[in-house]
Amino acid sequence: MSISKPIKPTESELEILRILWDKQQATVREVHEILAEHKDAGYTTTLKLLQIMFEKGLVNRNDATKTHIYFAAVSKESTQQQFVGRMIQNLFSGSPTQLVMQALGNHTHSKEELAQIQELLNTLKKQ
Amino acid sequence: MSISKPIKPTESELEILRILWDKQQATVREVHEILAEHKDAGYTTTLKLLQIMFEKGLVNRNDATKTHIYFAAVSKESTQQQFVGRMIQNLFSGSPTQLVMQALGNHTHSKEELAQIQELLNTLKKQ
DNA sequence: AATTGCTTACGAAAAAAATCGTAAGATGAG
DNA sequence: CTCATCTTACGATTTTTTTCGTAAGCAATT
Repeated sequence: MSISKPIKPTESELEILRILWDKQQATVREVHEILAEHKDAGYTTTLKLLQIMFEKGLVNRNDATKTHIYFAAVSKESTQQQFVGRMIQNLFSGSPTQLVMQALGNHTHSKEELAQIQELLNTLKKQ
Repeated sequence: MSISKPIKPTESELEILRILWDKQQATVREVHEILAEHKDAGYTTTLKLLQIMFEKGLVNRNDATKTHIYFAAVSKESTQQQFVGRMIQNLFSGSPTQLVMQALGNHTHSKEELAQIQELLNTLKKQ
């Protein structure tokens, strides 16, 4: 089996993936309705986008029914990893630590969240 | 004074900004030469890109001399912040903590770097 | 002064991404 | 059955981004 290099979703594709990750699955109309809350574009635009994403392998669909049902074909985790890695290269001179410092220091985290981070940090230090 | 919404550099523009941040300043040729190590595009392509970036206000230039000298007009820090913020929204459901966990857990950090993160974490916990 | 080599400016082409219009088929209500 | 509505498919247009070709100016060398 060949490991095909991951397709990089565009900005709009990412918006759609977000919806699918959240809802697990959705019809074009459902995706469109959610999209339309913040953005304004026609129904066929959303449809076309989903069709293109299908061709690229970013989503799958069940077309047994007339109204097709779409779901993400790439995981949220791997996509996060892909983008975080790219960002580390592009903006943080390849240093993951710098990104951590930035995300940690320039954004707010609750007490619980800080504890959660501490826990992970402890695990890492023991290695 | 109005706070104009920050211009989002495109992928190629980011590559150039990286070079300018690193060298402080550079001529078109210098930028192009560095770019050409990894990418292959003509000299005028780089020139045009810098000219567009100048119009957008992403870079400034000194054109007192015939050979113009360019330097970044946006800081590395603010650009990092812009992109990290966008990524948190787009991919981490608005949770900075999730991004920290991802960048911390899925990438390697040296002992010293972990200590550095611990230090920042301590500061945050005291607040 | 002419040639060579480097520079900028700038329009335009090429490529990539996003948007939309229209046709055609299915479904359900009247 | 017929009409209205909703669906997909798909070509085409528009917009954005990237790339390049060409002209013109300047300076050093011959």
